[in-house]
Amino acid sequence: MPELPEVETMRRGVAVCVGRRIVAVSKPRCRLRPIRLVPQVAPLRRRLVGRRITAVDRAGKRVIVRLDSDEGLVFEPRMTGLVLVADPPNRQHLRLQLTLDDGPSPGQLMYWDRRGLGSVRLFDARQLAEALGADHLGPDALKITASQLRLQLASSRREIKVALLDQRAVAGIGNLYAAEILHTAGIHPRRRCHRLTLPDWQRLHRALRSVLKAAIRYEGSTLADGTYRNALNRRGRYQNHHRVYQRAGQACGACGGGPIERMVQAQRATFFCPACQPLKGKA
DNA sequence: CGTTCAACCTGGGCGC
DNA sequence: TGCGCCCAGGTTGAAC
Repeated sequence: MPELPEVETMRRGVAVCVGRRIVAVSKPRCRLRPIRLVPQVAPLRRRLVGRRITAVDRAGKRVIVRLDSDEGLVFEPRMTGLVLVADPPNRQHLRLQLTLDDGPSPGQLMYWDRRGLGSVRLFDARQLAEALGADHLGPDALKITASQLRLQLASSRREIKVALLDQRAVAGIGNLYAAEILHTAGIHPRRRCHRLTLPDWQRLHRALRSVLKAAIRYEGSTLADGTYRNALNRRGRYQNHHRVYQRAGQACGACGGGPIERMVQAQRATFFCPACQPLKGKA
């Protein structure tokens, strides 16, 4: 479930690799068939070995490792992917391993993915511009302004929870943080975008920033399955601050009432407090 | 335009 | 102890 806070935390951890040179590339024992979304190692090795890492960026939920060849290694963790510079949770699902030249530790850059839904791709400059362009990725959730957010979404008739997950509208928000953001903003997940008022958009924008920034401060959310880890294989701590996510039936910490409800939108679980997030009328 | 569903996968939790 | 089932939720693409 890595979303913006988790991916940003990984990016910061991986940034220690900037300036190092790639000296070896391996695709360690992947159980079963070759993993579809991790490229074959031979062509990758040809293009990577000898290259120096110039920057580590983030685009929405992807980590971009930039090289002195103007190419970029794009890690898209999707559900269970991790970009690591320390030992992964196990060797079994280690998909790709880059060895870096001498220097301060760490000397490895690894991609681990339990379910294997994620991907690693090596793009040239043109492909990078295409993949990160506005056709595929909207403004980053941490950079978008309130008026930009409204401009991107206000003409849509979709439910606001569903629209917040659209990466072309705003990049970085996933199922967990959409629920937390809407609760903080006091907006019911089923309200339609085109019916939201100017104050609604302003509260939504403030909530979006405050929730994502707090989640980054606590290095993301590691849920009960324990999958998500930062680049050093350590757990996040923001799960201790969730207000609604996976808290159905519990009292709402904000209003003392609730109880928090669970429903399904676009085939994913949505959690909300019916008292804090009224469907009609004003909060 | 919006909505629904299937597909890609593994593993934890549950009922029996 | 174990089998079968559901669930987790990011993204794409097809169907309605």
